[in-house]
Amino acid sequence: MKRAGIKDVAKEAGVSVSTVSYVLNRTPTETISPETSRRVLEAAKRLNYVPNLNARSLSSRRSNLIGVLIPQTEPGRELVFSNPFYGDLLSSIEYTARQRGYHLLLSGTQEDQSYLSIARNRGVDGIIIIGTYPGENLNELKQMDIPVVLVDSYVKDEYFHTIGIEDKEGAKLATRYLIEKGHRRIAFISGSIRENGVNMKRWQGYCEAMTEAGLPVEEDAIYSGTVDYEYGAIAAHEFVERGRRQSAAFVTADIITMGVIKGLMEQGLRVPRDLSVVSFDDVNLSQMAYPAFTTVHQDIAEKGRQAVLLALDAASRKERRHTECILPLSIVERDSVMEWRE
Amino acid sequence: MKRAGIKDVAKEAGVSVSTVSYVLNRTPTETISPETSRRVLEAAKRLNYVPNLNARSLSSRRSNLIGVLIPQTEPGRELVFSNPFYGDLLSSIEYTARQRGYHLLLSGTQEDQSYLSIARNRGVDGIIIIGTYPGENLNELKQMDIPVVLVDSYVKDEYFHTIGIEDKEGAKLATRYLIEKGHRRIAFISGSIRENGVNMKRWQGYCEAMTEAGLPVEEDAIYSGTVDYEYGAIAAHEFVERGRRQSAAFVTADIITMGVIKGLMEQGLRVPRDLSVVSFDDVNLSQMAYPAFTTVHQDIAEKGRQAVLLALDAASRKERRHTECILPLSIVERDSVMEWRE
DNA sequence: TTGAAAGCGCTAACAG
DNA sequence: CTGTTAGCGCTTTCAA
Repeated sequence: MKRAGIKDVAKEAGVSVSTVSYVLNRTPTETISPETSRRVLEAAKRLNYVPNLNARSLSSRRSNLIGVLIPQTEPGRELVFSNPFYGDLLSSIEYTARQRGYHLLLSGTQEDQSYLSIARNRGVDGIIIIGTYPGENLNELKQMDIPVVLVDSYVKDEYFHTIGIEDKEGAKLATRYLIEKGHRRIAFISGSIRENGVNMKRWQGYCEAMTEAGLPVEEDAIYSGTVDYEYGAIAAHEFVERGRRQSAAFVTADIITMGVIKGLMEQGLRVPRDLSVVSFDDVNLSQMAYPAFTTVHQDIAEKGRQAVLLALDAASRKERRHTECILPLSIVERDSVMEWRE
Repeated sequence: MKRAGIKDVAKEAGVSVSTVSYVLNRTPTETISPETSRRVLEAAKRLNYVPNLNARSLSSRRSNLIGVLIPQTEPGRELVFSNPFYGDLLSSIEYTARQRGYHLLLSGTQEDQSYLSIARNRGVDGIIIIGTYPGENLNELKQMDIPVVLVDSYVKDEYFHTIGIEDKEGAKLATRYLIEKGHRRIAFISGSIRENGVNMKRWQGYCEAMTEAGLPVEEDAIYSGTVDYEYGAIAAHEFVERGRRQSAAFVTADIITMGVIKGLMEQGLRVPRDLSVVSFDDVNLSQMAYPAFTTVHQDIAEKGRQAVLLALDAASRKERRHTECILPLSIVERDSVMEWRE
């Protein structure tokens, strides 16, 4: 059965295509007589009409599509959403977009891939990019005239809207918390520390908190690998090999913490008995784990929600203007930290 | 800067638009002279040309888009991807699609929502639907002529392609495993048991395994709620209230198991000491948890991969034909089960 | 080997 | 209040 188009509806209702288009789109200047409107609606229903959004966006330049790009910052890892942080975030983005009548165009991207094509290609109304670094790919995007929201990115550019958290402050919060609990030797475990990256900020926060407290930042207390479970386990083993010189650790991502705890257990060690840890993110998972993480809480759902709202808002506004949104952070105390006394 | 279109390229290269289209699409009947071809390519690059995929699909009827629908079977839960199973699955779908040059159009759907519109709307080349039940929504899809792949669904209809697992067998595997370990009273903990649903099959498998072993299926050993962490914890509390009459449990989803373990702990009980549990799915998480789950392993990544391949394969084939793909299951032994002796 | 031209299904001036 | 019509950017016959 050939699907009905707008002109079939027009014929069926005995009106012109534009009339159909008008009633279907509830054009602001609602100048259609109720009677006609009713006839059109009925005809549409009778023919089981569903508009072709491709055609619509071709002529109207609006697609009701939001592109979501998730760069694979960890090379070789194809399973991006297995990181629960992305899952939580995506859930929220999807939900918010859907409530607003938008669909999501989802794509992972290799780091060297052009963001431009995917975006321009599909005529998305806005783009949300998660955790990217400065670079050529981003600059390409400026050629276009669609809003780009950077989530968790330290790209400084008026062109992009950003939404993020105070990573450095969060790290200080975490580190100070440990210090207050009496810990003096505190490990720092994170993914790769890259210029202008989130981990770099957290690293700085850690350093500052240590320094403020008059504590040394020691080379052998630093563990830097990839943001995944596997690395956490590796770090835990390394921790033992290095002689267990710290009583606590600030781990910069919950998913890594999962691995750390596991790696420790494999060696008969326990959190927090043998190592206190404060984590970061507060993904849903971190309350489910055992022990439940004491972690720096960020409102991931809100982050996703704001990202969508920012994009849509910018899309509907004519003048472009830079918006920056920083979400609050707090420590949530659970079971992965013990007081320390020499 | 106005983005270059195909006709800009044509002008720049001094050829016609159709010629440009030919060389850009490497039309099978490659009848373009190398010289012309080169000129076009150069012009395209010079103008930084990126094709408008919307326009392309409007005229060619191919969008290189795959729709992924994830029904919210648990009412009220908006955060679908927070269930790590979906995260793992989606990762694999996204990766496979991307390798093949496809993008994903992602949408959760309320159960009462029409699948039809989203699909038809966007002109997707194929649709993957996760875990749906029979119903009107699905039947609507038949009006279209695009391939639909049902993942983990017991909808029996030649029209749809399906990919799934032997849920009943998996449940038997799990239950028998527990029986072999000496358990006689085995709880069954799952999401809602609906007609033709996955949980129904697992329930049947559980019953059969019990019966085969001459064990009674007892009313008070059954826990049925929702597929989420929270329910797991609830079930654990209920388990205690009911008097801890079982020594083991077959839990039908890893995410629920997370909750069960937690709920038990809250009451000072431990897995497997106080309750052995065999879980189901083997999401990435289940090895990370403590204790690591003994669980029925399914190859989630492969499931996602096959779903995409099935869809693409069907899309490229002219005659429609039904394909059904069942992935193998196995038990992976980890730390959540103890032998039981009276 | 290439070009002209007719759409794909819809929107949005502009007329009437 | 409603209809005509010119595209949106691209593919694809059909001719040349």
